[in-house]
Amino acid sequence: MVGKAQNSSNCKDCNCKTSIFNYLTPFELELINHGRFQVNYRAGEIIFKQGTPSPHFVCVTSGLAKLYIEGYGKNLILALVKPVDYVFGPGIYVDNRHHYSASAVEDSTACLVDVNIFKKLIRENPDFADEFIKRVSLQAIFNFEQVISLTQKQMHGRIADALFYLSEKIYCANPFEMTISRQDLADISGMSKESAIRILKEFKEEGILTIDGGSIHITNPKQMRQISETG
Amino acid sequence: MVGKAQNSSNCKDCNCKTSIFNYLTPFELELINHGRFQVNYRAGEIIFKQGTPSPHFVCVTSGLAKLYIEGYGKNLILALVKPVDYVFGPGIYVDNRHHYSASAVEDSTACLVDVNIFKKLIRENPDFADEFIKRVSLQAIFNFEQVISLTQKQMHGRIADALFYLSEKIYCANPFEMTISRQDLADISGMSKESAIRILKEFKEEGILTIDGGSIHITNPKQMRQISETG
DNA sequence: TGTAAATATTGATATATATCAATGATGGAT
DNA sequence: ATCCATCATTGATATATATCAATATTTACA
Repeated sequence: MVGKAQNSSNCKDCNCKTSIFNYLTPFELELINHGRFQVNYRAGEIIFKQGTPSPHFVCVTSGLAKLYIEGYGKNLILALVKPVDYVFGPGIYVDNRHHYSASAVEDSTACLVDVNIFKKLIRENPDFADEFIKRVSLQAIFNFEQVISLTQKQMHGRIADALFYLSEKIYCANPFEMTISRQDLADISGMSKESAIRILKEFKEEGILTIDGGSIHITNPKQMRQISETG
Repeated sequence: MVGKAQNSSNCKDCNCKTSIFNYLTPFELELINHGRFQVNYRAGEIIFKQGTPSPHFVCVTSGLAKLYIEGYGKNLILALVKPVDYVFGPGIYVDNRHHYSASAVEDSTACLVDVNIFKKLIRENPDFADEFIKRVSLQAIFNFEQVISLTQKQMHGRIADALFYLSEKIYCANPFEMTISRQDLADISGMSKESAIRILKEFKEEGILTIDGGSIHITNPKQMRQISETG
């Protein structure tokens, strides 16, 4: 499902553009606009795969995507990416390969931008470079928290962290419609699907949350925070 | 233990300088040289602590340091840093705070460079900036591998990974003198000290390695690789 | 609307790993 | 040399978590 950009004539007017683009001049935005692609993905489709070349910078403009490492028999979801956020793998400055895979969780659209244009702008526009490094740094900090959660907390704490992540960072709502699967929740939390389900059930029984179809409501965020912190 | 730089009169002639400094002009190196500090640390001393301000870029010029996150009751060692490598926490572009702690494992010396000078050079010298981003990217890739090892491998695989890391990346020798403690080994591998010791013992009994005092010899690297890969 | 496929749920069981507790070794300071 | 403190080792036990297997539920699609 590939086609020329449709939902806006160019990057300058695109209200989907990620905020680091605010540091670009109109001329620089035009550079990015030139030759970019907009692509549509159905839920489940792979956007790019770990190990393949990464000639593009990917900006998710609608839907929801997941970034995941394909490990030993199971996946670890590093992050969910919603509009308007972008995916900039570390391979671009190293070996031009993707070091994790990305796929659409919901039907999604993304803009693909030639990575060389991006790198050129990094070199030419220090404000843009600073902002980019800041983004990469924020990602690293987030990863640190994630590693600690995964390696030092027990399952309850990890599920609590994942639910906060979904509620606060991804869906930005408290009763939220969970569009990811239980397997995805498990892959975020580094545990088996069955364990994730069981803990969800316990939280429900303890009155910490309610589940209504695909909708999850954290009714006792304070206690859930407690669970997150005590591991 | 703080004193003005001693082991070289300035950064330009310092044969300890980390390779990204190769992208700097003599004038720029002089900028770094001006006002930098060299500090000596005894084994065990803290170089900087998680949560504190990070006004400096730290370059380890002798000895061995560890970077670790202080988590819930235990530490996770992110990396060991040997000469000549540098420590550049992600907080510098975000909140000017350290997001992990660093301490000297062996008696060590380090050069501290004002972070603002560093950031200024990033803005002014695109080659330097590119190289810096590359380093940050390499670090991110390494972290991904680490997370997968920690979350998806069993203890045997994790200890194997840690031993390869020590042998190949840190001590760069096969019978190597292990200057880190068993607790450190456990903190690298995300397990209890007792478990780390037990696995070391098993490896010894299976003839995969020999331990002679503080020296460890991986006598069957092939089998150890196997263990690393089968988790 | 009905049917197959995918996903979710639950229970029973096996096992990897941590914890606790005790003992042994090692290295520095006096 | 001796003592104390730290570190390493070992064993016994508890427990968190995965795995396996069966069933229920939802979703997609003809």
